[in-house]
Amino acid sequence: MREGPDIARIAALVADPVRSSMLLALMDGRALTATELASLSGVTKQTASGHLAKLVDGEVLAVEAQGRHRYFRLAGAHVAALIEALMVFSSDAASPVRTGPKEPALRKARVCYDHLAGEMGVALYDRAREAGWLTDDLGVTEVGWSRFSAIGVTPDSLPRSNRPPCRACLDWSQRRHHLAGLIGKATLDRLFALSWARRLPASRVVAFTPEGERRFREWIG
Amino acid sequence: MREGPDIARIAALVADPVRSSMLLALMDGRALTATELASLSGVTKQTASGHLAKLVDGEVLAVEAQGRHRYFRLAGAHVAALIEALMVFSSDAASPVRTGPKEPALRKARVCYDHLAGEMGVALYDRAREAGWLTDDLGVTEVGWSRFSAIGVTPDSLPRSNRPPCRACLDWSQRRHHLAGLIGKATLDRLFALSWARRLPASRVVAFTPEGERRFREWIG
DNA sequence: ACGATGGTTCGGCTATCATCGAACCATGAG
DNA sequence: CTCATGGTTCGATGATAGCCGAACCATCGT
Repeated sequence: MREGPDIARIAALVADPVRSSMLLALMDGRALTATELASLSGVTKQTASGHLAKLVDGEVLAVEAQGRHRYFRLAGAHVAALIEALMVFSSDAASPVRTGPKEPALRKARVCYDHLAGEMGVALYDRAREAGWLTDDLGVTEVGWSRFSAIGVTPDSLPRSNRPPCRACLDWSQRRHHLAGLIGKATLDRLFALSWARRLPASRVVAFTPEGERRFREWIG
Repeated sequence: MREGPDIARIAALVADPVRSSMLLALMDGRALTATELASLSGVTKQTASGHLAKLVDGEVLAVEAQGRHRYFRLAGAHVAALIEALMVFSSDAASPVRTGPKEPALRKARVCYDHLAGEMGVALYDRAREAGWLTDDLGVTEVGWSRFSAIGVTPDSLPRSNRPPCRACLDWSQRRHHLAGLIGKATLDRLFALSWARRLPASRVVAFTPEGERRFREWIG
């Protein structure tokens, strides 16, 4: 009869036990893959795929493709707020989810295509965002160029390409963004050139030297 | 698989279009009857009854019986918070609902069993709560007794009875509580005795005299 | 006591939707 | 190129739940 905001539509998306368990698993802001969410919720991947499609369609989840993986995360803080409002009704708290790769070395630093990933990569990206090296739409600021120049990454040194100079890439182990794009590649190249780190053979592990790690952390501040 | 808080259960209660429309109608804190909610949501009373039972069972709504009526209201502020969190997803705002009796005189003041209802009754109750005449569990404070004594309602004047001295009664037109119980009755009796108001014949209307209304408002502060 | 009204219960119909098997598409590794 | 893996689409099945007609119970007013 009366028409108000269509709160039933969103509520219905949360009302399914499988979907709600997915949302709870994503409450810490990480991004998980479809199969992870499937096994986590105890359904087959087809079923999970259907649920995830609904959630993305309803703009409750955001999705980011990464090679043959698709990482799903909450669409925003308002989604988390909604889940919290629902959790008020049941007093017991949620239990966290274990995740991530096994090898600590991979967790710490590795190559993602051609740029730095893992804890170190995420630290770089976080720092760059928070210290104003980058704008919200991932442009490089004055401050940013001066910082990147400090390790030899200058505008002139970047190859001419239609590839975006700076891109955020979703991190596999940290489930957060790290720095990708031309600058991401150039930065990783410089880490090798400066001998702050080297790539272990037959592996994606990026091994920092003690001195290299100290310098790196010093550089990002 | 994993067990967290059962947010799906509450979400499912909101997920139905009929139930969500009921909840939206109750967002202003008023209490509505089952039939009102039924016609408001465009379903028959049987259907509405089923929905309301579910909502009450899930502790999303609270119900208060009043003769042959049952007044439903949100179970608490946390329910309103939940609805708000859901409304964030759709930008357009809710539209209010019209309600209430037709006769303005009845709206203003009338007898509810043996005590005062309507705008004047609600005003008394609100004022008594906010000025500390009553405790949270509806006991009468020192201040309260001194105020009630001012119009001749004293502890000694109340009849010995197992009926609670002070009770909150849900108001029909205002959809808020007014003052009931022994004190409610005694107060109304004094209004008539003091000639601040009189009861219209063959009606529930309580007609205040201009002087009486002035004195009444002065009394409650 | 009786009718009118508010509200609930019951039973059957129907529609929606979650689920999974199977087949299919896309990407990455060797 | 070929295989393995992540993910989606399709179709059939089964369960859930909303809906209303009809009957029933309770309360109010006269």
